[in-house]
Order: sequence, then C-alpha cells, then structure tokens
Amino acid sequence: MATIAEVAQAAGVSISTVSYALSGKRSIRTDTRDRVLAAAQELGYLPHASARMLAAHRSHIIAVSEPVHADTDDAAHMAFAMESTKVARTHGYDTLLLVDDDALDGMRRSAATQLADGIVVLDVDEDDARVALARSLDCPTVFVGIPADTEGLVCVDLDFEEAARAAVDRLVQSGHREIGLISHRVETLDRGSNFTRRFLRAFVAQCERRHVRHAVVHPNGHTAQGSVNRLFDALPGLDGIVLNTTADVASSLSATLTARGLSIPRDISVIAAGVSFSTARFAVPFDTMPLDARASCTAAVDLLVQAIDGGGLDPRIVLLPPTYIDQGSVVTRTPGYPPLRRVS
Amino acid sequence: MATIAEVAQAAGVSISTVSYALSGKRSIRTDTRDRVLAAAQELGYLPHASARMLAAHRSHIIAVSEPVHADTDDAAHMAFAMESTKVARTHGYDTLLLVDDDALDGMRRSAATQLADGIVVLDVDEDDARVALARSLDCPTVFVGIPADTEGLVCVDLDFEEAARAAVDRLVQSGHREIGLISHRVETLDRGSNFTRRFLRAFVAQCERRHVRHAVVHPNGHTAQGSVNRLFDALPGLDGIVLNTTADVASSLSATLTARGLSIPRDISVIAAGVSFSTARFAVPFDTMPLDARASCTAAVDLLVQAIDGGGLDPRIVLLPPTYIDQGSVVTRTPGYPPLRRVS
DNA sequence: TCGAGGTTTCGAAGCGCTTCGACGATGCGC
DNA sequence: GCGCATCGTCGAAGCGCTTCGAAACCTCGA
Repeated sequence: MATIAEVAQAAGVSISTVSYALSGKRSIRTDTRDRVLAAAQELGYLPHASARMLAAHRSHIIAVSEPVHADTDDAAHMAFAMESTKVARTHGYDTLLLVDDDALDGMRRSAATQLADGIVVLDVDEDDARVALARSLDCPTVFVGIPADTEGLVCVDLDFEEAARAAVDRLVQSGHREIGLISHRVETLDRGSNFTRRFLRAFVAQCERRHVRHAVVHPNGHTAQGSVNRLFDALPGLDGIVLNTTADVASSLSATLTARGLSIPRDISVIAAGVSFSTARFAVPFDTMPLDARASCTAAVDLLVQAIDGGGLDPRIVLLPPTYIDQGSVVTRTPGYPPLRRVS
Repeated sequence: MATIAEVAQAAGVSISTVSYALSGKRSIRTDTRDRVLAAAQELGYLPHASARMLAAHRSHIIAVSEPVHADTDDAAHMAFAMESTKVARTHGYDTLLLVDDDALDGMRRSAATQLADGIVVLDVDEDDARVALARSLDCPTVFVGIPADTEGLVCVDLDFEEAARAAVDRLVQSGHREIGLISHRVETLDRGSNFTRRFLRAFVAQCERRHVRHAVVHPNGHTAQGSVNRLFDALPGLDGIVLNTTADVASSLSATLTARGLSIPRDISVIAAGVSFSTARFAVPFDTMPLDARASCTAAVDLLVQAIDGGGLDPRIVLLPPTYIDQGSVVTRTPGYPPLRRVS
C-alpha cells in the first residue's frame, strides 16, 4: 500500500529516480540505488498493478484460453493451463484463465481492454474459431496445438507424426509384424481434434512404408474391449498395439488382453504415444512417448513472452520431438518363434 | 482501441457524460444515453482495463489460489478453479490463476499490488499457511474448504459431516448391519486435508449412535484390494460400504468384490459420499453424494463478490447440504434373510 | 580556468478512466 | 414572475506509475 512517492521521500530522492532504480532502465549511482532499494524493502513497496499497466502500456498478464469440450479430458487439459501459469510466472507474468464459452470471447475482451499482453490458446481444434479471432486481434498469440490453417500463426505442439513413426519403427525393428492402433473415439476426431488425425495418418503411412500389416480402430465406449476385438478380427496375428487414446481405454487394455489369455509384453507389445496420462500405475506400465504439458507450455510461453518483450514474432510451427520412455512393454520377437498362446 | 474521448466526440458529449451513461451511476437523459451507447457500439468501445482499475480502485479480477499437492487429484481440483472462473464471469470478474508455490505468494502479491479485488482459496488444508496470510491481507477472501482455525474467515464447503451421517443412515434404514468406510490414503490425512477427517469422525460417530457395527480402512495403494480385505477381516458380515476416497480406488471396487464372488448391490451396497468424480461409467454406478465443484464455487464466489461490491462481509462458515443421487447401488436387506454368497 | 561530454537526477507530462463539485436549464409553488 | 429544488451535463482533479527531456553536477583535457 506504500506508493512510489513514499519510497522516494524515504530515500530522499525523486519519484522518477525510484522508478529507474527499481526498473534498471537508466543508470543510477550505486549508493542511491541501494538507498532506494532499502527504502522500498523497508516499506514493503510493490508497485500498484494498474498504475504500472496504465503508464507502461503493459499488463504483465497473459490470457490462457481453455475451452472445455464435452469429450475433453479435464485433467489433461487443466495440466496445460497450470503449466502455462507456472512458466508465465518465471517470466514475471500472471495468467488470466478464460474457460468455456468465454475462451473465445474472453480473448477478444482481454485483448481489446489491453488486460492481457498476450494469449496462449490451448486445446486447439483443426477448425478453431480462435484462429480467425487471433488474426484480427493485434495481440501476440501462441497456439498449443495445430489448426488446419496455420497462416500467420505461431503454433507449438508435440511432433505427433514423428511419434507415430517412432512407435511403428520401434515395433517393426523389434520384430513385430502385425500392428494395431487404438485411436481416439470417432466423436473426438469428428470434433476436429487435430493431433488425433495427424497421428493416425502418420501411423498408416509409416506402416505402409515399412510393409507391415496394420489396422486402426476407434473405441466406442470407455474401455478397450471392442477395440481389441476388432483389432484381432482384422489382424489375427496381432503382436503389437500402439495407443493414441484416452486414459480409460488405455487402463482397461491389460485386463482386456488378460481375458483373452494374452499378456503384455509376452504376447503383445504396447506403446502409448502422444498421450497425456501416465501409465505408471497400470498393472503393466507401457512404453510411452508422452504429450508433455510442461514441454509444450514452456515452449509456447517462452515464445509468447519473447513476442511481447521483444516486440513481434514471425509466424512459425514448432514441433517438439517425442521422448521415448521405456517401461518394458515392448520385447523383441524372433521370426519363426511365434509366441505361445493359450486359447481364450 | 477506441478511447472514451473518441466516444464522447462521436456522441457530441463530454467524457464524463459517456462514463455516466455507460456506468449508469448518474441519471442521463434517455436520448443522450442512446446516442452514447450507439457511438460506443459503433466504435467497438471497451474501456481500457488498467485505466478503469486505476481510476475506480477496482480491478474486476479475482485471484484463485490453487496449490497442487503431490497427492492432489488434478482433475478434481482444476474443476474448482474452472467453476470459480465461470461463476466469476457471471459477475463481470476475471480470474487470475495462482498455482503451486505461487498459490501463497501470489495471494500476497496480487493483494498488495491491488491486482485482485478478492481471493478464492481452494484445496484448503487443516493447517493452511494461507489462513494467516488471508488475515493479514486486507483483501476480501473466501475459503473453499474448512481449515482448523476459522477465526475471522469466510469458508464454504460441502457439509461432509452431514454427508457421512446421511450415508450411514441410508444404509442402516435399509437394513444394513455391518458397514465399512473406505477413506482416503493415510498420507492424505496426514497432509491435513480437512474434509477427509471430518467425514471419518462423523461416520464413526453416526455408526455408534445407530449401534451398527463398523470399520474404517485407508487404501495403501491405488486400488481397493487391500481395503476390502481388511474390511472383511474386521467385519465378516460386511453388507454396506461407504466410499470417501479417490477415483482410482473407487473404480476398482467392483472388480475387487467380483473377485470375491460378491456383487453390488446384491451382496453389498455401496455409497460414494463427498467425492468429486462421477461413478456413472463404472461397471456398477454408485449412489453418490457428490462434492460438487459448481455448488461450492458458486457459493464462494457469490459471497466474495458480495464482499467486494457490498463492502465487507462477516466471517461465517457456509455448509452446503449434500444431495443424494440414487443409482441403485443400495438395496434393502431383510433381517433373517442373509444374502446368498458364493465362496470366493 | 573554461567548456565539452558524460553521468546522475529531477520535473512534468501523460496513460485513460472515474468521480466530485459546479453550473446552466428546467419545472414547480406561491 | 421570482426563488428554489431538481435534473442533466460538463470541467477538472486525480488514481500511481513510466518516461522523456532537461537540468545539475562531474570529470578531464586544452
């Protein structure tokens, strides 16, 4: 509640000297600075936020736009909002949370009122209304996720295509010959979630390139049951599964396979790729290439802050390379020695 | 980007007239107001946030303090932050998200810089450092959750005691005679999570009052396995289970009981109480008295806004009555007709 | 000793808005 | 028709800070 004027008086200098001493934007004699700092410390001075904003044309606030779709995985998405907030703090920025309907309108509002210096757009759809809005706003914006039309945008995301290719190659190189992908529910794809489609396309392409038999299924409920059945219908010799799906489906996979008398990795290898949940607590943890909220948000917020502070930022797509975490759910299969299988 | 001066010029009135026309704080002739409104609309005028804050001594921002403990259920907690944000918007407030280490320090900062008009404190521990801080801050604050020392505080929470009593009574009244409570992990209790203890104490007290045999167990992992075993050790005739625990433990309960040859509700009735996850997708959905983020946050934010706008608010504890959602996991047991049980 | 050039500090002008006090206009009662 | 209360509007004073331009002060070489 102390004002800069009180600090100035206590230090025996002018207001502007205090301002420069604290901001470091002009050189101040060392002993003067020390006196100012001591006075500020003593009085517990913190600059009045709105006064600073008004005078400096900078709010030190970043808006985080997080719509919540019906089929959204709350935990996963809020992790992104939280990580963004943490990273923003390391740059001295606070975050304004814009959720739900307000994810769109709040962007307009916080940009127009200059409440926010920049915007982080989370949970991006292929055909996202916030893309057009961002273009019209004249407020630095970074997308975490890649929409269909990225013209003029700054986007950050895990390299899902590379993750899909790496998963396929890992299985192929360790001797797997029939690979299935359990993707997301079709509603999720229909809604336009972009990474899901990118992953799927890359998976198929890579399997074709490696000449390996493959199939793709979409869960229709919240378990892996139906998906596994359909996978075996398509590929009776299925020996590897790639998961790019939700936590509930993934967590039921082990039990589903067990019910068929199959076990991981003895009979079937499993890799989870581009997923934002941990499989550490599963009966059998899976090899994982995680969609890491921290990594994505760090990259995004760093870019955003750079755009705000540095003034401007060229449009670009930043793809983060996937990290492979080995948990032992993939083993080498020797050709000619098919795994022993109980009849289910 | 239009300023109030431009609106004033466009409408042919003074700046103050525009301000009063838009805020309604003084009477303005109808045709004048209409002209002002039209001009504002035309120019897409929105008041510059920091200028408004500075002049009006009000930021229209609420800080949401959300620490994230190691054993925190991310999804559950972020739901509270989100609901708070939604409710705040209905009052014209935006929310600043303070997470992690910054949950505490951010409170101090946003209050001292007058960035926030008020604070919502989430995920409250019994012995929460934010209690003392809130008392020292001179910034309206509402706690969602009840710490040990509530002196001078405004707190909102589900009435966990009442939920525990209602769960016990529901089971007792439908003929159950041996009731077990699966509580949270001991780490959670040790950490000081308050509602967990309140629930446990009320459960025991009510069982004693109703003269019904009872036992309490704490899961040690993330499944119900061990808990169920210990419950049956203590109560061989167990016929009712109350869950006040985490989603992973709850979701594994059905399978655990099935492995013993028991089914819900045929052999055992189950009620989940004071939990923030849905059991709708479980193999057998449970009767539930939810810890409803929306209800709690609505009450909390409403109180907070009232304190900000209305100026001041008397300390109080608001306990929200639990709602019983019947999903068929509790049935009536007739004395003398013990349920048929397979040997496991 | 004087002045150029550099360093340090200060004063004042905003930033865009809210709000107080005041002023002119209007309506009313007598 | 005059005085007074009421209504509608305006001007101006801030809110607390940043930042520009300039003043004040130093240092040093000529």
